Amino acid sequence: MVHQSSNEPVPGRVTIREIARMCGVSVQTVSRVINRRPDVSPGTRAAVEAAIAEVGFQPSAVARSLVQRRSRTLGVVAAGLKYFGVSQTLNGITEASESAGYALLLKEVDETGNADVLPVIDFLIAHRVEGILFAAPDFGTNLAAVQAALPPGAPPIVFLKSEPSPDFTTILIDNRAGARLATEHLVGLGRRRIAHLAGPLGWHEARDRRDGWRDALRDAGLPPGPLAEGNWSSASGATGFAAILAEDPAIDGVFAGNDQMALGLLHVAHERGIAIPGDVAVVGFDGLDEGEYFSPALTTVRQPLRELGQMAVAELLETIEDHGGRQRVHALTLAPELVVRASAPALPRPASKVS
Amino acid sequence: MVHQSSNEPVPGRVTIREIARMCGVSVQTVSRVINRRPDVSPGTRAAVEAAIAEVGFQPSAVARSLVQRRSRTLGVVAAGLKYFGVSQTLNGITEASESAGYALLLKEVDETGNADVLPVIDFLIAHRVEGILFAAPDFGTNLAAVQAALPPGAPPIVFLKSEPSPDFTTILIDNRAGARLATEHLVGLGRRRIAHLAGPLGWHEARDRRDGWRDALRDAGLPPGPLAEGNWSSASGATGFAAILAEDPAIDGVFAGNDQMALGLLHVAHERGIAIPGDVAVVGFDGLDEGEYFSPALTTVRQPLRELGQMAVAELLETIEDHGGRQRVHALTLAPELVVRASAPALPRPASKVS
DNA sequence: AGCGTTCCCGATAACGTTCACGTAAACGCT
DNA sequence: AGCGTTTACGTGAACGTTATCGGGAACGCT
Repeated sequence: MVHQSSNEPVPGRVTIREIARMCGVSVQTVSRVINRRPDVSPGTRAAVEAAIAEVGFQPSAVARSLVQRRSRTLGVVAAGLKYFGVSQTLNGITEASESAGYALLLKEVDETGNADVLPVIDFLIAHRVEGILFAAPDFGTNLAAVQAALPPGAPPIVFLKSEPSPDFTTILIDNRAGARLATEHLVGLGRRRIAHLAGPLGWHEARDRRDGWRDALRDAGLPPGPLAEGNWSSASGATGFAAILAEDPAIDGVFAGNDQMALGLLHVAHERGIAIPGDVAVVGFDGLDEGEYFSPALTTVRQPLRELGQMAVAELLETIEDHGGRQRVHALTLAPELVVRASAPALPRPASKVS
Repeated sequence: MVHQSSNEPVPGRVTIREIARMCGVSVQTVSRVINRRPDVSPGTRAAVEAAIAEVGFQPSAVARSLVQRRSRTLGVVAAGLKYFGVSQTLNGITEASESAGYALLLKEVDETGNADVLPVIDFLIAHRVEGILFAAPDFGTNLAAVQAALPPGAPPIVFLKSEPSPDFTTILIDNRAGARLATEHLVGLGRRRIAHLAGPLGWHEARDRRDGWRDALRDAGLPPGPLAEGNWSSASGATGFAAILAEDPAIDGVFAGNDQMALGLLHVAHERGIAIPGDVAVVGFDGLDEGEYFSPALTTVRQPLRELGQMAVAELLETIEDHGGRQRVHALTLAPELVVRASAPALPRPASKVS
């Protein structure tokens, strides 16, 4: 019926050969024009360009990839796009790869990290990506398994926000240092019973933040306060804080593993009439813009997430373009930064009422 | 020198021909095994599979795309990945395309929408994507320009969150209805001077929400309250609310264009001792999980953003697979839903103190 | 005039698959 | 025995580019 497409409803796409025929030149000449090569006379160049514009011809990147054995494409495997951190990082990745003229093939994997990611890697290899950005969080031994089982002939790969590895390039934010920053700030405020509202401890990042908190307390000669494990959500922050209070009602400081959990904490504090920072000073982690408008405004540790994505791309491109795609090992670390706001202000022991 | 790669530093990748040679069969047979076609004897199939596994061969999706003239790839053009809405939608998109076996080519464009998106479309066409998901927000006439200038031979395209068009498929959330829901809820609470904290009115979504607010007030026989225009950020919500108060200090309800601006509003209210919802009832828009932990918990309008992404993919795939990629026009609309919480509770005129 | 360059341009062979054929053997049936 | 059908495989020819090589024309120089 309608399928009787004898003439040209979908004209089989216009090809370089068609353009060549239109202009009475060889395909090679058209190819030269497309690739802005110098050895074409101004006249024919103009003619070819006109023909291209007229029919709206776009050279097939697929064919080009095949013959050049270069896809100019990077693979991204991400998990938890809905999280602030991941989407921010992806933002940096798109930006950097865009300006380098690389395309991005995006794969999202199960956020729980249980699904096997090897098929995903295989998929990217099948698509002949020239590098892989592994931005799925690092839970348990999963990532080590990936690294061990990486198929032969895999392109260079950089692991974002995962533990440094002797065999692979990693790039991360120094969560431990960030946690220290946060905790030491609380200590500097004169707080002595400092609890931690941790992220899911299956996550590498959550463990590092906890360790930074513990180390800072140890170095200050303080015992670790109560610890509650959440799942990054505000809801878990609320219940976690309740648990902390149950364990030690006299705490005077909390370091929260991320800003969203800190929000849950603030909510509970508000409900129970606990003054922040009067009774309890609070520091979060992430650096959400919204934190400034929590009540009270949240002191937090800002992560350079966009830069993380950009640097990961830069690292990958350098490997690809300057080192022939030969895997090399770097361990890059970015430093987070403390942002002081009302929930743990600069002055030690402020009055209970916020001015 | 080093280029004298006579043996195999980068072995030029193993190809289907190599597998065929290993097994003493033709390439065609290998191809048949790869594609799980029936007409291969169990014996040779096993042999070929063994060879494939041994060398870790992955058939080139690039070559396959070329010969089949099918890339099994969808293009996504997104803007403002850092926004909750966009990343949530992208989440739905990845999920749906993943399970349909399609790859995703991601392009992010300038969030301000000023950059020309046509080169981006061309890029996707060059990569022979089979469909395009246009998830960049719709500011001003930009989108109409895109639609008008769409190159010939463009694949089917669906516009997410943009105005319905007579020529293109669009899928959106009924912002007007959502805004009505919010405003009518405030009216039902007995509020009479209801202001609106709008998003940037260059955005289609912001305009629709404003219009819904205005219509609901008109239908209720109420005059529109003051309106302030923000930029979706909490900061702009704070300054916008201040402006609204300056214009009419006696307002008793605010409909905010998104939850983040509502947060800024709550912050200002808290600073100035304005009781929420006692003095002013507040409804937001988006349905952030965090809204439940604002102080007070935020009544809001939840958008089915993930579903939006999923449906967009479904629509596109149906066009591709059942209609030969022939562009067809649908205008799909998803309904948002009111989530009642403390900032504008179910009971009319609650006491000023939250229980 | 002879010769080396430079400037344009074309022919042919890849790149790694799949598709449309063809075919030989084995099988079933009358 | 003859003939159609099925099963299992192989043979070219695509797909749409770019790389490599080569060659003729025009130019400059001695």
